[in-house]
Amino acid sequence: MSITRDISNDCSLCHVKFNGFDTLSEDELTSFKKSHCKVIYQKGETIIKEGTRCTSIICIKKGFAKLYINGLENKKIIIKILKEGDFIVSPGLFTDDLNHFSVSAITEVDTCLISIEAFTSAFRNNNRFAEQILQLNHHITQDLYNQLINFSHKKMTGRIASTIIYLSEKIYNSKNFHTTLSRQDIADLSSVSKESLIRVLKDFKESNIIAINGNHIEINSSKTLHDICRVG
Amino acid sequence: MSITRDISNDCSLCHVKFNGFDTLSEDELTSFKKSHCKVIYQKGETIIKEGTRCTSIICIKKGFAKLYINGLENKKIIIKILKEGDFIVSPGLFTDDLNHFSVSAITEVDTCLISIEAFTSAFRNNNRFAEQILQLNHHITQDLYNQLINFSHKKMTGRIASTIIYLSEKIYNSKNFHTTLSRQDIADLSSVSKESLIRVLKDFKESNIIAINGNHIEINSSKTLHDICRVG
DNA sequence: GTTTTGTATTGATATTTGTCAATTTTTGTG
DNA sequence: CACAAAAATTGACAAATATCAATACAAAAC
Repeated sequence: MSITRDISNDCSLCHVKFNGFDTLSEDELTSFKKSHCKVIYQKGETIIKEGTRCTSIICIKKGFAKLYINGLENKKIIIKILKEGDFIVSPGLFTDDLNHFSVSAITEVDTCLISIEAFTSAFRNNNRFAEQILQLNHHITQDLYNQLINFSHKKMTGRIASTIIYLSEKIYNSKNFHTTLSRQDIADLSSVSKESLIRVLKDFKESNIIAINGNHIEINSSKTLHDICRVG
Repeated sequence: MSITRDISNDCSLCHVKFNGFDTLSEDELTSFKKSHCKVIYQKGETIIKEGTRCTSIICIKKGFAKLYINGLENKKIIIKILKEGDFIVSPGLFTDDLNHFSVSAITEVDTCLISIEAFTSAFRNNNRFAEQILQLNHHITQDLYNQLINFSHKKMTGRIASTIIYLSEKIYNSKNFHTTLSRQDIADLSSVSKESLIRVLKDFKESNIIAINGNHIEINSSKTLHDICRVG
């Protein structure tokens, strides 16, 4: 999942970190390019709304978005943060054609939408591509298993440590990052209440594990954070 | 996912509730049959061990098994109960070739093991089959989303009500069933401690929502149970 | 620049849930 | 059958966590 490839001539930023695109034939690429449309979303805008019909595969070309599901009492669970190079296939594909999650922009987001038809056709006619898609799905399943363990076996501190590590290592690639996620968002990633999140962050700060100032977070002791995360 | 089909001549019970098998060509079916082997597991035996290499696709021909992941401190999360007609593809396929969950028999279980090679070959050469596999995966993802909501937004009573409904409606197909799951197993399905599970079951019994006697459970008020499940 | 609105923070408190220890019941085995 | 081992149950208690209300702060609108 590291090789990138342009799937469009007229939008040079359309890189997607997905090996699968390398398997596409010229014809398939052309059909992707033909079907594609380039859309920019502003911070806060909804890109995908849970419950609507899924009509496109979405590639994130630039910016960050949150992928979340609506749970009980208007509460949300943020499953993951999407960033440049991410590629979203709704689990409604080949099932009920519905979107099972929402996606909304947490910065300005440039996207590239590819029609389900072009995608489906590539999936059906190109077995290497299909294999890559199944691989992607299997990674998603593995991530969800880890999420289940996080949520059911770890205490708040462990879940929050896990979220901070995720943001640092997987999303912002730095021990020192600025985030556009609100405290509520970070809480929704960690499955805790906003108030509890704030208290735990304060603890981490007072123990010098992290430094936090508004939306700027710096990890001082990565090891301690990993320990908290591992033990729960 | 309702049509069944024999994938073997010499084991007439080998039915799998999976449309995908209908898409197999005669050649593909033959190769499945050639590669397959029929194995019977006793109650308590491990069918798949998390962390081992995945070498087969497993079909459950008869009996019940639990599919679970190992979490922290020797605790487990039971993801689902498998029964006749179920069909298990490890998420290690096309990724790291490892099993990411364990499966163990909770009754005597008859299985039919199909080699990864035969399966992979069918996946690559038969796009209708590949589509059905992706569909299956998307259903699994949807189930995991629901599991996340259960675990993070519902209280014990809601999670346990959900488990009882699952066992009644999806596994045993009766409001009145005998289970071979232990109390610990039911707790691991619901993400609660064994003691808490017992207390909640007692509450449900005293409120006349269910009748429970050892491993025999009868649902008296399905509606109440669904209400508890929905509200959380 | 002030008002308004939404977000962040803090403290007090109640609820939920797990843990530990003791006891009973069931199951398996010689 | 009798014993041992495992599983189920109960009660008391402690830990974890959410909720509510009040306040502080920051960003956006006028």
